[in-house]
Amino acid sequence: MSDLLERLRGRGWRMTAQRRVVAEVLDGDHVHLTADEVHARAVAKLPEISRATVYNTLGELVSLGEVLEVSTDKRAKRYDPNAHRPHHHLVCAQCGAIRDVHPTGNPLADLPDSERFGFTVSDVEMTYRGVCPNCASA
Amino acid sequence: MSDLLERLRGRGWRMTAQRRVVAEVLDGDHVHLTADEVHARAVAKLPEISRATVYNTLGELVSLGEVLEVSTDKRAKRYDPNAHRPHHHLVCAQCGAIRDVHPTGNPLADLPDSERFGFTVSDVEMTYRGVCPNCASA
DNA sequence: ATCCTACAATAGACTTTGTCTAAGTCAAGG
DNA sequence: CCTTGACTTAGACAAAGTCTATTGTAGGAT
Repeated sequence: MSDLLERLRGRGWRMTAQRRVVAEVLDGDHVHLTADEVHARAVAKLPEISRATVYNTLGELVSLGEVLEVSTDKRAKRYDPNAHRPHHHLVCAQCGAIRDVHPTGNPLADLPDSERFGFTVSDVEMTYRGVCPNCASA
Repeated sequence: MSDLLERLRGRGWRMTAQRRVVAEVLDGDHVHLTADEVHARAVAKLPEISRATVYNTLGELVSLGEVLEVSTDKRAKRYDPNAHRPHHHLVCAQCGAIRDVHPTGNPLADLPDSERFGFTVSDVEMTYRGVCPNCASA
C-alpha cells in the first residue's frame, strides 16, 4: 500500500492533499473502514476536507481496483485496501471486527452445473461469521 | 412456507391482517424482495398498511428465523423466505437477478486454524457472481 | 357476547448513508 | 507565473431505515 501514491501518479492521477490523506488513512492490514470513518480520520489530518471528496476519492480508488468495497454488516459499505491478494472475510457477529482470511479449496468448482441456472459464474465472495476471542471472553 | 402462519400462531404470535399480508407476499421460491418491494406488494392487498409495520414485521420474522436477511447488492437489504434449507446465492452482476444455490463441499472445513484468529467460526455465507442467460444474450 | 388490556399499527419526524450540483480553488504543463 | 480543466467544497437532496407518541385491535377474561 505504501506505493499506492506512486501507482496513482503513474496512472495520471492529479495529486492533491485530500487524496493523499484518504490514501494514508486506508493504509494497513485488516483495515475495513466505513466512508464515515475514513472521513473522520481524514478530517483529523486535514480539517477542511469535505465528505463529498472522501466519497469521490473512495469511488475512484475502487474503480482503479486499488481498494475493494465490502459489505459485511448490513449497514454502511466498508473499504478494504488489500485489493492485491484475493481474500475473504471473517466477521465477529457481536462486535463487528473483521479479519482478512484465505480459505483453501476452490468454491467455484463446488457449484455444479445444475445449480448455475445458465449463468456464467465468474466470482465468489465468502463471509465467515463467528465470535472473536475478545467477545468470547467477555 | 404455506404453513408459516400456523407456525407463527403456535409461537404465540398475535395474528393481524397486516402480518398475514406480509407473510403472503414473501411466499415462494427464489423470492428476494427489498423492504420497499414488500411494502408495495402489501399495500396492493391492504392499502392502509404502513411502512413501519412492514419493517417491524420483517424484523420479527428474521428474529424468529422464518426469513433471512441477505444483502447481495450494496443497497437495500433483501428478505428471503427460504430459511429452512441452508443455501447460498447466485447474483447477476448486470440485472441483479438472484437464485438460491446449493454448492457441494464444506467451506467451513476450508478455513485452516491459522486463518481463524482465535474466532469461534459458526457459519459462512457465499455469494456467487456472474451474468445470467438473459443479460448474456442481450 | 362484551369488555379489557397488552400488544400491534399508524403517521410522520428523524437518522444514517450516500449522491448531486453550482461555484470556487488549485496542480501541473506551457 | 498563467491558464485551464480537473478537483474540492458546502449544502441540498435522496434512499433506506428507525423511533415515538398516539390510536386501534386480537384474544383472553368475564
